[in-house]
Parts: sequence; C-alpha cells; structure tokens
Amino acid sequence: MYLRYLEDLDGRGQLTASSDELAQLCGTTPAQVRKDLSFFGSFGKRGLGYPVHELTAHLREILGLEHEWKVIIVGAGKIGAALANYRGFRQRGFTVVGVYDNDPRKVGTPWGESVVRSMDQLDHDVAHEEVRMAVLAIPSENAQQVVDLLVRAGIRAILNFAPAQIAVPPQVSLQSVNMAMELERLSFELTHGESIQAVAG
Amino acid sequence: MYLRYLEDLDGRGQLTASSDELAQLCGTTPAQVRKDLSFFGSFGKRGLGYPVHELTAHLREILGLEHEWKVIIVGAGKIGAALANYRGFRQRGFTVVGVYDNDPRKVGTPWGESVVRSMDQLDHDVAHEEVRMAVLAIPSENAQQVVDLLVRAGIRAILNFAPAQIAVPPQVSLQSVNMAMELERLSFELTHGESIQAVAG
DNA sequence: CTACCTTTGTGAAGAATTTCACAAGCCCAA
DNA sequence: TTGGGCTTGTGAAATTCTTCACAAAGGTAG
Repeated sequence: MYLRYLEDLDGRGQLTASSDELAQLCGTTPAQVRKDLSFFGSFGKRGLGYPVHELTAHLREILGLEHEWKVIIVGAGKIGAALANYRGFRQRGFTVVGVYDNDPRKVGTPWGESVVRSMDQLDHDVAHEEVRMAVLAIPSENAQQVVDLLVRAGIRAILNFAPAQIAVPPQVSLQSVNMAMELERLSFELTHGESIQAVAG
Repeated sequence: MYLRYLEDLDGRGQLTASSDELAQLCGTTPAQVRKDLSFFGSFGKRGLGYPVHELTAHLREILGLEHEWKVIIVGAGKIGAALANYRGFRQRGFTVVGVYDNDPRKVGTPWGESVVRSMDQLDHDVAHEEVRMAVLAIPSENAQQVVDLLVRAGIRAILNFAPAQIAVPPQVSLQSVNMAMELERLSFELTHGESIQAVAG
C-alpha cells in the first residue's frame, strides 16, 4: 500500500514524504509507518522525511518487483477474460503469457494476440517459459485437482478466484480472493451498523 | 470461513462438528475456533461439539444473510460482465438487480434478461428498489467521483475493484479488492522464499 | 446410577502488535 | 558556527490477539 501511494507522489514530482503524510494517505498512524518501514531498513532522513523516489525503488525491490513476472491464466471463462485484459496487471509488471482451459470447445479460440491453449500443453510451457505464477479462474469443482497439476508443473504461486478451499504444499504460495465472502463482510457491517469500524483496504 | 465449511458439512448431512474438526478445515486451532464462536454466543454442546445445521443458521443471521441483498453493478466492462454472471453471488443470496454504465454506447445493450442502464437512472432506481450494495467495476480515473454519486444515491456498502484509493463517509462500508496487489504479495513471498509463512485465505 | 470419555467455554498466561515518547540527526537561516 | 524547528528510528509501555489448561457438562455403557 505504501508503494502504491509513493508511486503516486513520485509521479507528481514530490521529493520527500513524512511518516505523517504517508500515514494520512494510508489511513494509519505515523508511528506505524515508521515501524513498518524500519523493519526493512533505515530509509528516511531525520528532519526531512522519506525520499519518495528512492523509497519507491527500495519497496519495489523488497516486493520482488524489479523484474517482470510471467503469469498464466487458467480458465477461459468470464473471469479469466476479465483478468487477462486487466490493465492493472501489465501496468505493475505482470505479463500474461498464456491462457489455458480444458474445454475442447474453447481451446484454439482466439484470445488477444494468442489463442486459448489446452491444459495438456501447460506442463511443457511452464517449464520452457519459466512461469512461476498462475491465476486460477475456474469453477470450484475441480479446483484442487487443477492446483495439484499446476504445482506438479512447477508453478510456485497461485492467485485463486474459485470459491473453494485449496491446499498447497508449503513451498507454494496461495492467495485466494473470494468475492462472495467480501460481499458477506459488507452484509455483516451493514447489519451491525456503526458499531463496527471498517478497515482500510 | 466457518460458515463456508459448515454449509459444506451440513450439505453432507453431518450433524455435529467439534472445534478440532473445524480448526483442521479452516487451518487454525481449536482454541481459536472456540474463542471466535464464543464471541457471538454459546453454540456448542460439551462432549459433543457444535450442531452443524443450527450453527450455520446462527452464523447466517450474525452475518446478516437471512434475507436477500439487492446489489447493483456499476461498470459494464469485462470485470462487470464477469461479476454480473458470477454464480457465487446468487448462490449466496446476493441478487444483481441492475448494471449501470456512463458510456452511451453501452447503455441499452442487452445484459442477461435486462439491459445496461444509464447512470442517470441510478438515483431513481436505488431509491425505489431499496438497493444498499454496489459493486464498482470501473477504471480508477473517476472511481472517487462515482463513489460519491453512489453514496448520495443511498448506497451503504461498496465492493470496489478499481485499483484506486477511495474515501467514503463513516456510515458507508467499503471493501476493496486489488488484484494487482494480491499478485505483488505473491511476488514478495516468492522472492523471500520459505522464510515467510503464507496465511490461509 | 456411576464411571469414564469427550468437548465446550473461559479465565489466565503468553505472544505479538501498536502506540508512546524522546534522543539523535538533518536542514536552514542568520 | 550556532540555534531552532522538524522528523526519524527505536526502546519501553500499552494494548490486542492467541494459546493454554482446566472446570463444567453432555453422552454412553454397563
């Protein structure tokens, strides 16, 4: 989140930002900002604040964003389509190198500059293109099965949009986005009125 | 998350579940399960566990899911399309009652059994249909502007997919899903190898 | 009815996170 | 060069969250 705002400030030509300013932007406290950043190093200058451009670069490196990541999308349905064209991915250094589906009617249909590929190719492609990340946009039913296949193929990080609970071996990272659960969270907050304070997202 | 698993167990006809069993399913500890549930009441039976069906009903009520929620989708692009057809929403009691866009070329085009409506109608529709929730699937540029419009129209909860930071008045709930940020989290975990333990999602 | 096995609910202990508060350091102006 | 105004980095305090551990209670078999 800090990176997001710092890039913004950097784009506007702002040279430094104080913990106070970052805290206001991110909806947290100055002390929190300082503690968070100090975990990774001592980036600020006393009396002046943090050098925006430099800190941006540091955070990019910490997050492992100094190089492009190749990503495959598994599932050529509506959600897959939306994600494949999602500007935010490319903007932030994630390149979609392939879209896969196991429905023979979808395999071969055009997809941007490429075509939807068969799952059978996945193993080969991941090995040859050194892809490490996959976005999973398939129905829940066989999500675990497909994840196992991805892991065997060498995928090391999975962003899962299927509303299913998935197990992965410890060396594989998994992030699940469950859109229905997000709505349920809102339902809870609406139902319980002002007594619950929403967290900044 | 508990609700998700309990519904699953209920569907399979399981009558009771111990905190141990729920903990294993959710990737947490029995003590955590008991503390979490005890916050809302005393649902279990000693020596036996929690009554699955009954607890499911309790959690639904706690989350405010005992009635249907009407939801509008703002933005008739790829993401809007994916969300409007998302089975998970309807399955869990969220009914999409309208899709809106401010692009005159999109307004009026067919959308499922309805058509894409103009943003100008939104005010009127929200008031008459008593809609309280909106899903925001538009580009970041004018996200804040559209949110302000939604809030004025009476929307009280917003699920935001635009990769922008949005401000809302305190009585409005906001959840943001930032897909690029999720990938960045994975990038961080991959970059820092096994030293970081992924959280269950 | 009793003995025993099981599992909850919950204070207390322990761990982690956040906030406080201030010395140390940087910049600038005179 | 000195002094004053800011702001960081960080131990220590305060708070919050998680785990422990056990009394209380339901179930069952004999």
